[in-house]
Amino acid sequence: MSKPKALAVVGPTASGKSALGMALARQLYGEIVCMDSMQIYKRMDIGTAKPTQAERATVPHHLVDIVEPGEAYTVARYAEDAQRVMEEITSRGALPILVGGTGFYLQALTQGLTLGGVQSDPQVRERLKAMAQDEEGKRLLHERLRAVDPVTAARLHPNDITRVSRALEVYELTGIAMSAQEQPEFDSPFEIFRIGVAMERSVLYQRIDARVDAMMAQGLLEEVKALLTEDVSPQAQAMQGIGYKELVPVIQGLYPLENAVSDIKRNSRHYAKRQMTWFRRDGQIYWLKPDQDNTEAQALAIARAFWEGTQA
RNA sequence: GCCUUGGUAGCUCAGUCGGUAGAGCAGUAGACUGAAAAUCUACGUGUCGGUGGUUCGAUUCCGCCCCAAGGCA
Repeated sequence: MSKPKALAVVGPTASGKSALGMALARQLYGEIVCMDSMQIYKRMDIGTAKPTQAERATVPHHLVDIVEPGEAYTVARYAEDAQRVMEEITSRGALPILVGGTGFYLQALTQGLTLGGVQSDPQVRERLKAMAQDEEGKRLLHERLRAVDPVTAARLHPNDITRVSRALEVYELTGIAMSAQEQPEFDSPFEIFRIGVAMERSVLYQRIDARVDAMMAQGLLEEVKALLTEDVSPQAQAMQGIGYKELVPVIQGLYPLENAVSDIKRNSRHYAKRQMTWFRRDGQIYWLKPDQDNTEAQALAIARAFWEGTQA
């Protein structure tokens, strides 16, 4: 028996993924599954460019607004949530359409998280991070990893304390080095066809600038203020999102708004660039250039062929 | 009109006691296995404003010119 099918629409921020995803959903009896690490948070609408209520009323959307802004969420949870939702959609005879720019989430869905279910432990994490305050601390932390897991230490830069800490965490929690962990076979239950929006860099950057200005006009500052008022910690994961972390010091009166806005634009460009690096490496994406061809029609044609195509 | 201070990488600036120059940011490329909008790595040639002069050699010193900011009339 062949696997159920799903579509994924990926690309950098502000490239028009959402619109394309919705167009495909309308034509193909699809339902959108959000694949964005920030749109999952409630009350973070403007800064995450979440689909509007009107849009969500037209096309079913899933995994949007599923956690509180103060809550932590992980790739692992996403992989579970997304898989569950996709199964539900499939059971209705509809086509799941993953839309979003979080490449890591797509990877978790398609390749699985092969670390044998080693979870994260906030306490261990906190402790390790505290050790890496200065250059010497970073060096020692890396040194420590080298002692228990030389393979992983070799591929990680001492400055990358997030990954060095994670590797140490895995070892502390299981007694087995990350590089020695068993890698269970993972077979994705879905056949996922990936469509990428490849927008020309300069055009994309202009769109990012325009979108940030639009977000400010829509009241992003008020949105961030409201989150702080309801006691969401500036340290919270949700507050590390672009457009949020830059506005917190503005609200605290520590940083000029004008500078924060240009920081948001710059950080969005950097983010878009990282996304492109990630998706370029994917190797299984069917790229469409919106500035060159009629993306929607073409995307629809290939998506339809995939969706309705008979399997051998 | 005169005086002062500037004019060096896309931007902000450092520097060369005369031997054709380097930081931060921007930008580009890359990594990514339970934080991923996070985290991290690598990459720096540009008529040193223009033009004459001094000099073996000038972006550096001198003259003139242009431009900008400030001051005085």
